[in-house]
Amino acid sequence: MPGNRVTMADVARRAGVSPTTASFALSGRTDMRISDAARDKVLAAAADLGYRPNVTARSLRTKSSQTIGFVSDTITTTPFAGEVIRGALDAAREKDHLLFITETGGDRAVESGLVNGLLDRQVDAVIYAAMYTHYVTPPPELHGRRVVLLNCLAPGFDAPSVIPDEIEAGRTAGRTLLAAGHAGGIWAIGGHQAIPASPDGNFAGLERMRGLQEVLRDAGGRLDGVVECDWNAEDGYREVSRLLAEGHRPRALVCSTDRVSFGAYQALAEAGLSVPQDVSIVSFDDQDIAGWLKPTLTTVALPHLELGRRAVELILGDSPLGASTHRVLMPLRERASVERPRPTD
Amino acid sequence: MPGNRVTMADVARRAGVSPTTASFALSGRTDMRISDAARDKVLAAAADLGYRPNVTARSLRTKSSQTIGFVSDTITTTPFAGEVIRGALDAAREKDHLLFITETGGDRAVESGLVNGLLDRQVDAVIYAAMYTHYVTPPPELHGRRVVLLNCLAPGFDAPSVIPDEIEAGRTAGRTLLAAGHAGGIWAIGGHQAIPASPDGNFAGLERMRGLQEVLRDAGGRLDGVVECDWNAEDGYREVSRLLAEGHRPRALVCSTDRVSFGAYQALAEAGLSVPQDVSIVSFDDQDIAGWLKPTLTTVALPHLELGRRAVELILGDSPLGASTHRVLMPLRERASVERPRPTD
DNA sequence: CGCACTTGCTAATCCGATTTAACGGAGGTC
DNA sequence: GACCTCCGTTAAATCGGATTAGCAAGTGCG
Repeated sequence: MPGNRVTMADVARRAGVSPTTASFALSGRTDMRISDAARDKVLAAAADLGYRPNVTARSLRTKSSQTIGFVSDTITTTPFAGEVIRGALDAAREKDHLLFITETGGDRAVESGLVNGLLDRQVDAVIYAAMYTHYVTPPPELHGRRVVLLNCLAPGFDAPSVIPDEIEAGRTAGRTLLAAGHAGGIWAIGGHQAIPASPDGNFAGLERMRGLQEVLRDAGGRLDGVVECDWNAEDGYREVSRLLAEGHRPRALVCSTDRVSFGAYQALAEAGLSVPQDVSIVSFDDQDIAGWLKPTLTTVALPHLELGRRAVELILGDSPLGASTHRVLMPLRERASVERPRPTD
Repeated sequence: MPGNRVTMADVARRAGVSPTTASFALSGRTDMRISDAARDKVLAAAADLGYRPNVTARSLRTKSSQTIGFVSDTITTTPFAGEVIRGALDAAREKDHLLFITETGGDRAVESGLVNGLLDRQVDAVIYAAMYTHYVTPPPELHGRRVVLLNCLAPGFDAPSVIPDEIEAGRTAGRTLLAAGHAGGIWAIGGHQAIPASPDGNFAGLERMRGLQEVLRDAGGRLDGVVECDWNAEDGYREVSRLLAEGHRPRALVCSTDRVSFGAYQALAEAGLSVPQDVSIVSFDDQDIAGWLKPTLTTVALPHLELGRRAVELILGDSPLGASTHRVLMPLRERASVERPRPTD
């Protein structure tokens, strides 16, 4: 039984002024002249009564709801999703905005329904997010609206994208191995593929490999091979096992995800090879397991919190949102899986 | 440049009727008499124009926004959070509701601010959720409102709770071992503690242990010991290593979480013991790693998706929400870590 | 002193729906 | 024919704010 909400009319009555004056005093607009005395009376009355403006009523008139829509494919399912959302939530809260979170499951009809639901509620802007970095085509309902693309790209769609800087991440992985003295015997596990794989390879995969090879080449090192496989533990295990069975003896592995690394650890352990003495491993993502593995895994972290935060900051900024790409740096988490290679036997 | 939205006035004009008639025709109310002809005209006009009602305007009048607030402590951080939210999202979508997701970080002031933000936007109801099952005191702003407690309990607060059925989960774990022929040499790793630990133990811990012991006792089996430790990989590894070092030779382990199991696997492998031939393991939670471990881990799953779904279904149901507790069953995921014990040497 | 201009405030509208009260015409009754 | 009752429909009020137009009192200036 929450007593009836205090309205602006109540505040005005108590302050002995008109609702108009109360409105101006409360919104603090300077273009309309309100005496200090009147303003103080209104503010005092509002404080006394514990007045809080009804955002719904305000939205109806101003068309702005202090609300952002977040539309994603299956992002809440991924292990990192929480971080993206948390970053977005934090940034939104700092500016008194709330987030509608929705998930389409990749279904266009559902997506359309949800976007309309958001629009029906007069959201000020929409963040269109994807689980893994790839190309998307946002629904027509979003054309001409204030939109930021999160972890995805849409050429021809006039909105900025916020994505992880995968090229630089690849460079970071390469530099990490170089700094430890690795120059050869390096294999990449996972390569360009991902789940779900796209015919022309995966954005993250392509860029990571590019950055990695660029850095190795420039330093006179080399990548002995790239093993293409899905980015999960099962494939990591299978492919590394096969690599060893075929007689290869890698000194360092660059695994596409921590899950692949997990599989690699299992395969190496089975073969009696130890990390990092026999084989160094550098990985990407920084999932929780990276810290649980023995030895702990050195990995280039996906900056999920920062991605979410940046998207919201961008969308709540004053500048108009044109097409542009914002790359967020992927920080290296140095742990225990990279070591100087033993002198070749 | 989204053209101006179609309003009900537009629809009425096109159908050649008054806005009132349009409203009644569209809302399909039977208590006000509208001729079939008029109704058809309105519906046709609405379809032609692609009319969608402005939920904000409607909310102002009806006080109902077809919107639910979701307030959690740090739920988006946990690995399962996504599932809870997804369950809630799905159930909400089925009834054309949208969810405001918020996270307080455990800060009362922030919590209060967010709840007020939700109330300012006229949410119809609020789901108050916790990362791990425990006792909470919802903020005063929520008193008297339509609230469902998710994964938490608040004695004295007049609202239903939806929590995992941890007692039954403990029984399930016990029965799984009994069914495989284990009757002794069973140790529980993790016990009653959790992160963050509360002085009187952890709800899930207490109930799981209770269910486990009840089932073992009734079957004439026994629990050789309960090792109390935090519910993470590090502690699991340390405590199982210690157990073995002290000369104990468990035949089965009941680990409080998959993370603890992960640590246990590491410790057992180090000691040259194999799962499940030497030691069977049954666990709780069903995180992703449960399927990546070798052998894959048999575990009693936290029903996160179902928890989220049930909370929303309850909140959108017609029945008044009194204090009550809804326990959601935790299903067993049978995998490869439980096996019949070898005959004692 | 009279006119223009500023200052400080308020009455009246508007936003886009829902909902209440009432109205005109058809049909029935006596 | 006067009076009533249904029916189908609509004008008008309402929700809680924001905004526009305008009004009265005070000030400046010639």
